[in-house]
Parts: sequence; structure tokens; C-alpha cells
Amino acid sequence: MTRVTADVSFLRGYNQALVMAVGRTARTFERATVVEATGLTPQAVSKVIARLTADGLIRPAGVRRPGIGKPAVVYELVPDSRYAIGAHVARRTLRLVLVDLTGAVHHSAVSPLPRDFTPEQLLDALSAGIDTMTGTGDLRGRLTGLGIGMIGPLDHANGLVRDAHGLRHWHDVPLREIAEKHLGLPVHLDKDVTAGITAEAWRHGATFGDAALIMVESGIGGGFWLGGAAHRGAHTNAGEFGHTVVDLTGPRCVCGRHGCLEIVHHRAAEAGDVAHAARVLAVGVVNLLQTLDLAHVVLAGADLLRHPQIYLAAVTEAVGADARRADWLRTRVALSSLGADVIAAGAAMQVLDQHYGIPELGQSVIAGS
Amino acid sequence: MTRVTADVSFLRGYNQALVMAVGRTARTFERATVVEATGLTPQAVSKVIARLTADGLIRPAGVRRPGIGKPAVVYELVPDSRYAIGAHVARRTLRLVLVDLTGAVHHSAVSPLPRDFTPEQLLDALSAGIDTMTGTGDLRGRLTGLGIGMIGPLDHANGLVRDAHGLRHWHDVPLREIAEKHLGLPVHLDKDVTAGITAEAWRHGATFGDAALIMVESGIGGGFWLGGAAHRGAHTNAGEFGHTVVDLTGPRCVCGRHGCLEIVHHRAAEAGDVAHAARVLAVGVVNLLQTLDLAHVVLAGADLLRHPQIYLAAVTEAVGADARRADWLRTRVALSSLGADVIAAGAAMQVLDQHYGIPELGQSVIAGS
DNA sequence: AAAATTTAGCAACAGCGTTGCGTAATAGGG
DNA sequence: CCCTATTACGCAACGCTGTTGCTAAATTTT
Repeated sequence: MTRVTADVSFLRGYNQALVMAVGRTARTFERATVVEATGLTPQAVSKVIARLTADGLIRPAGVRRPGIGKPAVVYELVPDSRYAIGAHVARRTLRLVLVDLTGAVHHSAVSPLPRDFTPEQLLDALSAGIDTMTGTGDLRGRLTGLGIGMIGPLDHANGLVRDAHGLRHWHDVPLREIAEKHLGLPVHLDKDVTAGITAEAWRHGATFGDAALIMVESGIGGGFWLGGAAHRGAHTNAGEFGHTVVDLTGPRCVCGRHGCLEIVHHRAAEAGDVAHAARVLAVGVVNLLQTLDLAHVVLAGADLLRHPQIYLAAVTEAVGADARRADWLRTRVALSSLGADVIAAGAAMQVLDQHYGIPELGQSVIAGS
Repeated sequence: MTRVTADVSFLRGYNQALVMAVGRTARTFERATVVEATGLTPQAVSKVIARLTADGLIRPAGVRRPGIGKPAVVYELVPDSRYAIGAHVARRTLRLVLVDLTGAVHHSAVSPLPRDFTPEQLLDALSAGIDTMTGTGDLRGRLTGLGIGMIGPLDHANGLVRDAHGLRHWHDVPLREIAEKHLGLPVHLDKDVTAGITAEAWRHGATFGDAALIMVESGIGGGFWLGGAAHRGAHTNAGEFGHTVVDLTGPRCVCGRHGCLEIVHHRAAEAGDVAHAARVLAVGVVNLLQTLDLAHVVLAGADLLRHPQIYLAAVTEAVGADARRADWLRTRVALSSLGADVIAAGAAMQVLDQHYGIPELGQSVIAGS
């Protein structure tokens, strides 16, 4: 499905996206900044800036006097020129956020979902929530779409919920299609953890290396950012990190195997030993680092964020204490900068990214089933 | 270091590489094949084909008569138009292969390396081996370079061997630089497992999805192919898959942690229970699948290939038997199609890939240390 | 007031894929 | 034997991209 052809119009979108990325990362920028960051000629940057200004995506924001010479024009993104709405669909709650072009979260609202809610009930809740958020003003015209982050398994490419874990009415639901019809908005569907790591990456900009988001919330999942893009795996099923075996002789997990990270962690947490649970999680995180060699690990999820410092300390220590880790092998561990909004915000940013992010080219796609 | 700019000349290289990829995958192809595969217009493909033919990289290979109408010209890659040499540097042996533009392995030779060999000794062995392989004919002029696959840790971007595991004389050796000077050839340095998975991906073409190469050979390592490219991690240290904990109460590993996959596997193998060892490895492989959701798992490595069918059966069963794996969640498990040559051949293909592969664009690079 | 310096942009250009249309080569039918 | 339909191929003009060469504008320094 991804485009393969490279014609000149690709260059246009690509270089525009580079400038937008600079603007998002740096807040304000000028022609010389972009020249340095992209390697384009100043003249080319002028053309790109002219196009983006005409589209209302960026605007002049004063001048910088370099001492001697003609002052440089400083530009900034126009935050309210485009918006996207992000939804985090969990088992019992729906969280909606409004995110602008710069990645700033404007509104955040949580509403309960009926136990074992149906697709129709979700659509109604989405519809109502979106109306509330876009009610005042002509915001609707600048809305690029809705991003939905939700539990899997699902099929990202086709917008299909295969079999949402723990929800009875969600077998092979073409959620993207029916939501687009119901809401009259472009919809993007992805796993919750993948949306979450996208939020962190989008906010940190191009200097964000390979990273993972560890989410502890009715299960343990992982979202991955590898090689400058979200990693979803061959069937949008990457991130079932909680179901990796860490204890061959451990208790039997719901998944059928023994000693999964999730069940071992759960037992410890259930026993009230949060510190031990955190250390178990930390073992899993170090396993990830050994396998993937990540630059960032971001911690999130409701259960984890109830004891943020305990988890942060345990993971930081395990990552750092590993004797084999040399000084060049550094991994930054942090709590999610967006807190509980991270999934919903990331889902929204995925929508913005489709329009104003760096386009992909020639991603080889293997035909599913 | 990666290019960021997108100017028109990028399109040239990119679309040429697409055609080369089609040729490599399909052996023979014609204009219509490329049109379908790339989405370019027939006229554009004609131009690309003309350029590649002029460069001697492809050539006409007969015609196909479609029944009615003008016959279509069939093209093929010119295998002997370009070569690369690949080296697999292990603790006691050096394996060299000669690979042509199509990815075919022409010669393969193994020579012993002195115990605890020095960089100088390796360079001499490389030099001698390369001379033997390129001795006859004017092959040297069509040699694109040397690829080295070796144990880590190392720094791929800077061609630096940081601290090759088990080799005393290899601390911060700028191997790429000194090898280029010594041999007069462009040199590409990468971890052995990463080179190996590149070989599998390069041979399978664009339909090869996310994949891992599992290598069991004086340690257990993993090479990853994710999102159409090799995954090396933030510090070229991805793949230390053997040092992930699978048994929290297991024996202490050389890395300092307890119950690493490698030590647990090693104990079983040492006890002579190959089947058990294979099942342990299989647990690790399923852990990988849960985390990364791979389409292919390739098994390789000298220790594994001593009992190929036992390992293949154990991994295949574990992957398939997992009750939660639905029909849409398929992973192909296979032994390396190149056998013991896979690392060396992959290293060579990485060199060819730098010249004739699909160029990357705007890979964001985080500054090291 | 003149010179130096820095930034911005107009105009011509090269190179890419695209479009429009003519040409070559084959099979089948009258 | 000739005409037509069909399929493959390519020349020429074109639109759009970033690049290059050069001029203009705005500011500080001398």
C-alpha cells in the first residue's frame, strides 16, 4: 500500500516535512537553521518556506539581528493552523485529547465506557467527545483527523481490530472504516503502545534515537521506535513484551506459557511488594536493551504511574548497574513526559504525522494472509 | 552522517535501485515488470533501463512474445559486472567469499587465524585471501569493496572495533580505516549477525518482511531486519540476544546476570541433551516473536548447524504450538539458505547494497557519546 | 558618507519523471 | 497480399524540483 515511486513531487513533500520537523523541534527557526539541518541550499529553503507560509503552516515571528548585516527573519509553526484528536481506548475508559500542529496537548478528557462495550457504543462516545472538543469555534475545518490507540491484536494497515483482548464484541471489526463513515473524519488506528512511543518521538524530534515505551496497565506492553519510525512488526503485533518468558520454572500465564514477565510481575505486585515487581520489570527492560540496544526507555501506564519513582529507580538502576555496560553504551530512562495522555496524544500525532511528517518511500510491504 | 537532502539526483539513484532490486529478485525482467513493481511510467523505466545498460549493470537477454504485438525485451543483471568480497572474522577462523551483483556466492574459503590474533595478523590474512580470490583475471577493477562481519561490540558508523569479545588485542581498533589503507579497497564493518540477516534479506528481495537471524556459535546472537533495513540499535549493539534472562533463578552467566538464555542453553548442550538445548533456544525465539512480531526466523551458526533438524523442529514447534497464535500470525522458520557462508556473504552484500541498493533518506542520527 | 557584512530573492538552468503522440513489430482477418 | 488490432518502445515537449549566478536590501563598522 505504501508508495514506491519517487517522482519530483516526493521531493516537495519530503523537504517541506524536514522544515516542519525543524520547526516542531526548535520552536523558532530561521533560514540558516534549516540550511544547516537539511543540507539544502538557502535558495531552496526560501522556496519551501514560501510554500509553507502560503499554506498557513508557518509564519514570521520577528527578526534576529546578527550584529552586522541584514537581520534574519525568524519563523515559527502556527500552532492553531492544524489540529488532530487522539483517542485512547482502554477496557473501561475513553480518553480524548486535542493536539495542535506543534504537538501541544490542548484538552484532555476521560469518560467511562460501558463494561464490554460494543463498536456502536464506542462510536457514540467518540462522536460525543469530539463534538464537545470541537464545539466552539471553527476548529472543525482545521481538524486533520482522529487517531485511535487501542489494545490489540489489530491490523494497522487495514484499520481492523482483530480481537481486542478482553472485549467480547471486537472480532474483526473494521473500526477505521466505520469510524470514518460515522464521524466524517480521516481515522488512523494503531496499537496503544505504538501510539505512545510515537508521541515521545514526535516531541523529541530528529535527535530521538531507537526507543521503547514500556506500559504497565492491565498487562505489560511495549511500543518501539526503531530507525526513525514506529516498529509494528509483520502483523501489527509487536510489543507483546509482557508475554516473554523470564522464568522458565515460573507460574503458568494466561497465554499458556510459564513464567511470563507479566505473570511474574503481577504476582509480586499482588503481594504488595511494589519494589520487587519493579525489579522484575527492570529485568525485562534490560532484556530489551540487550536485544535491541535502545537509546531511550520511557515508562508509562496507569499501574506503573501509581508508583512512578519506585519503577523509575528500579529500571534506572538495573540499566546502569549492568557491569557490562560501558560508558559508550548509554540508555536514558525516563517517565513519560505526557503522563496519562501519552497514548491518546500519540494517536493524534500519528494523524498529523501522516500529513506533515517525513514521508516514507519504498517501504517493502509483505502481503498479509 | 547519512544524507538528509533530497534533490533530484536522489530520485535517479533511488529509482535505479528499484530496478536493480527487481532484477535481483526476479532474475529476468522486462519493462512491464518494473512498471508494475514500482509504479513508474513505462517511459521513465525505459530511461532508467537505458542508464543501467550503459553502465553495464544490466543487459538484454532475449525477448518475450506476448502472442500478439511487438515482443518485449527481457533484461537481466550482468552478474560479473560487479563483485564484492565478504569476510567473516571469528575467534579462530577467517572465512572469505566472493559474491557477485546478483548475490551469488562464487568462492568460499576458510583459513585459520592465530590464537588471539592481532589486527596486523588479520590484515595480512585478509590481504592474502583477497589476492588469492582476485588473482586471475581483471576482477580487481570490478571489485566494489570488502565487507567484514565480526563479533562485537563495535561501532558500525565509525568502523571501529570497540572491544571484540574474547580477543585481547582488539580495543578501539579503527579497523575500517586501517583496512582501507592496507588493502586499497572500500571497507564496510558490521556485526556478524547483522551481516547475516542482510544476506537473507538481500536474497529474498522486497517481499522479505521483518526477520531475525538466530546464530548459535560460541554464544547466541541475533541479527535483525526491521522495516526494510538492518537494525543495529543506538550503539551498534543490538543482538545480544543470548544475554536475555529466561530463568530468574538460573545459573550465573559470564555477563553477571542470572539465567541468561546463553548459559541455560549452554548447560543443556554441555550435558549432551541437544533436544533440550534446542527447546531452550526456542523459548528465546518465541520471546523475540512476542516482542518484535517477525515474519521470518532464520537459524544459523556452527553449533546449531551441527544438529540442524533438531533445532529446526524445536523452534518450528514452539513457534507454531503457541496456542495464542492465530492463523493470521504466521512466522516462517528456516535454516539459513547459505549455511556457513551466511555471515561472510552478507558482509559482501552490504558493500554491494551501499552502491546498488535502495538509498536511505534522512535517517536521523543521534550523535554518539 | 562609504565600506563591509549578512540575509533575501529574482532569473536562468540542469535533471528528474510525465505526457502526448508517433513508430516498430507481431498476429489475425478479409 | 493488405489492412487492422494489439503490444512494446521511444522521441520531444513539458512541469516541477533544487541549484547556480548574481543583484538588492538592511544593518554595523570605519
